[in-house]
Amino acid sequence: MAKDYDFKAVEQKWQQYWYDNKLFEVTEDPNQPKFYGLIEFPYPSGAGLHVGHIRAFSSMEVIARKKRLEGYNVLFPIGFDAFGLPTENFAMATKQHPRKVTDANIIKFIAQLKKVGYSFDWSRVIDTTDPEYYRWTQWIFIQLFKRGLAYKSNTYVNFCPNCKVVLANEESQNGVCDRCGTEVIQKDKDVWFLKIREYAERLLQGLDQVNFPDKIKIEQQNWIGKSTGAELVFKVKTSGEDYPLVVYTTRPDTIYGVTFLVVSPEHPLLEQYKKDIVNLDEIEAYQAQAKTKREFDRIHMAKEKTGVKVEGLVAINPLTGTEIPVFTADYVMMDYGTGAIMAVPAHDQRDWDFAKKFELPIIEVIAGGDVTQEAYAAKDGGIMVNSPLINGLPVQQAIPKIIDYMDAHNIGKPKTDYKMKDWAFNRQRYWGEPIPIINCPKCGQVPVPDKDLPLRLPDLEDFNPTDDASSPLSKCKDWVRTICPLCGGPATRETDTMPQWAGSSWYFLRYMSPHCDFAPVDPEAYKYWGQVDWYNGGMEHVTRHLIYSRFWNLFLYDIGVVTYPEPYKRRSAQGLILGSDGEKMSKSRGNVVNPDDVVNHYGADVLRIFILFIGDYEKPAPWSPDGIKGCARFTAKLWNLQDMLVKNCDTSDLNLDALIKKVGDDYENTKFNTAIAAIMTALNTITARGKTTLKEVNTILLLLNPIAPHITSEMYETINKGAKIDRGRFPVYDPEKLVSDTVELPVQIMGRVRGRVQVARGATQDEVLQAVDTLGLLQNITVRKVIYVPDKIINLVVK
RNA sequence: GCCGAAAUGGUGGAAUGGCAGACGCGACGGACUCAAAAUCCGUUGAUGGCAACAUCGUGUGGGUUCAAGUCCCACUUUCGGCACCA
Repeated sequence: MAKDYDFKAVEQKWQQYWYDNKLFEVTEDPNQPKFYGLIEFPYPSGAGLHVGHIRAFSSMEVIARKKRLEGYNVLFPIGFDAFGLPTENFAMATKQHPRKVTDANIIKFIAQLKKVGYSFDWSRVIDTTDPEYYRWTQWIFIQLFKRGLAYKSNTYVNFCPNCKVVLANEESQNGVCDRCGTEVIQKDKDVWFLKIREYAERLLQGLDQVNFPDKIKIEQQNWIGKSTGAELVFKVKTSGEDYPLVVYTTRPDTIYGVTFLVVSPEHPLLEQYKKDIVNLDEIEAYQAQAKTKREFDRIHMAKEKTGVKVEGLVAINPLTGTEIPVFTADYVMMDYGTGAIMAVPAHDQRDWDFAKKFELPIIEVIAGGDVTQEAYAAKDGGIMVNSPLINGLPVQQAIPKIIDYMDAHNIGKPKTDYKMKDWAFNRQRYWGEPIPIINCPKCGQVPVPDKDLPLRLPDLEDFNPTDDASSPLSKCKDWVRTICPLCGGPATRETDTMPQWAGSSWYFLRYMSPHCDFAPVDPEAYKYWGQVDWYNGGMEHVTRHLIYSRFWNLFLYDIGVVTYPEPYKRRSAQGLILGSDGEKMSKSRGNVVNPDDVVNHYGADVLRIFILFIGDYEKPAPWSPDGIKGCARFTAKLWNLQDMLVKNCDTSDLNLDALIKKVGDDYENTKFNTAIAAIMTALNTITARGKTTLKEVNTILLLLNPIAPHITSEMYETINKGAKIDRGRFPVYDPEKLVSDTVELPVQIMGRVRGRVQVARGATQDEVLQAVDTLGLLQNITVRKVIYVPDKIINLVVK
């Protein structure tokens, strides 16, 4: 009898063996096929590892171990995305330096990860806050700057009055700060932007080249938000020359239905022709009101339209020559399209609402709706009316025809637009990469020369944010004062830092050569590792990190640093792990499960098995304290196989080849739950039989090894006289043996199962019918029709 | 409002259009035990029946099909994402 399974001793033994012998450390080897598996590197918060991390990392862990057993040279790295607000806030609260906090947290994370037995290459750990790392983050920024893709501009930004920091749109969704939940206000500020819009089309097209789930592609497509339409020019009559007011529309076919124009309150027309505006006081009051209105309100007060007629300015419909009034209203946004629209109340609900409120005419130009009741969009199937050039045409034909006409007559041209905005790329915080730009009164913005990189964060005593929304770095006068690298004159440093998304936008490249000191990535290493073969992470990063990093990679492709335009070949996403109450895990709900407790109580293998067994990997799943017991029983049962070994026994009740195929395929398709279930079933079969062979046990150990490496390594060593599992091979199945010679065929009568027959695989219909006859089901019944699906089912349709 | 995902026993969840409920948990019964825990064996969708078996059953209502959890149409609810995007 084998001793009871002592998971503590066994897990410690194997972790020591793996890590001391550096078994997961890899180097480029052209003679071996490579596999690069990537997980989203964690933010090393003070709370430590979360069971959500375990679920997120376990898929690639299984794949990485499986690929090694299949003979691949596997790069499976880990690192830390360590810049950011939580650390800085924690550091301020506890009066420590963020550097100290970060280092302590990273040490804690590494210890926790090792206790779970992850097969990371520990020689490649990266930390985005390490100057040797952010040196290259800064270098990439400078390359963007040199090519005009980083620019400073004065705009309204989302500002969190609590965190005292400018937020990206992505960080202030629903008008509240992502971090602290405080309502965001609009603030006028100079900010750095990256021109991600210039890459919008290529980021969209690139999705065709990659293996991402449709759900992710659709989210990215929606985020990029491509729309096609036209820009049309309406002449606005002024005291001087006519002002060409450009509007953007996706529905140029409705041009005959335009009854007014609306410009955004920030539109330059209002500033430029102040003197022509009769009701300037009213307009300026409205502008002031719109400015203070938070974006949140503009969205949620959507129902009630507000606006002011611009008295003194009149526009001309370029097609009909009709004079139409101009309004300003905050339902038109300055940062989408041209900040001006042609309003077609009959066929756009927002314009309809506005027209009703201001008693403006509504002209129907597409038949089919009742435009006195509501707007009728009629994208498909509507027929144009009241539109001389396109009357009688369906909308889909009217659009190209009218664009052609307008193009030919110089009043409009086709235009594509994107919802995605440029990426606001700075924060007024201490714990981030300093933006490596020097402001020189003579030379303007000058990048820090390469030889001076990294531009280190100065060691500040007081890194609290300032109340006026400028960076804490501005308080460090000695650091700010510098000389211009171009003219040698006095100059000042940029004091803002980069957003947290910066470091994570290229880390997958750094892993390939983490210590390279002459480039972000060593071309030789890149040549071998190339694209990430498989990247797993959370759905919450699909529209931010995943787009940003695709953008940076594409840029690096353009400047010749990398050779693949798309960084990730395949992407998968784990579902959220919920508390046992079915709610999102959070401290305030008190439903957080600490993986350390599970490891201490049940062992790492049980934790790893359970987190993957819990349900469909891609869907959210609640943690179950009871469910984990079943996985502990499973490992105990597995351990007992050692006592059932015999030289020879009848194993015909278990098709090992089918099991190998099932488990292997399931791993590749992230169906870990059904893979484990299949192994459990096999184990139940063997346990019921009471005897097993070395071949069976070895197969099961190798199949399960990627999920539960400790217990399987130990058993494998014991039963194979000291042989190590890591030099084994993932089992291969014989396709010939996947199916048995006979099948049990359900016999249906009128779609209901009434019996079953044993027949040879591939039996003919007549053979099956003969077998069915012996069941005696067909007395007093006339068979009208037979549906026979070989090896599946036979269904008899009777009178 | 728009886009996406989902709804299956007491419960977490399985099912290329072909035997619904694999696997796990829980519950019930039994074995072992002085007893309990642990472990092992058995039962476990509902209803009727001593039983073989029958009928019903995958959110709701229709439909396609020899056959529907799966496909189509119309809804309901839940969860994600986007949102005055012209």
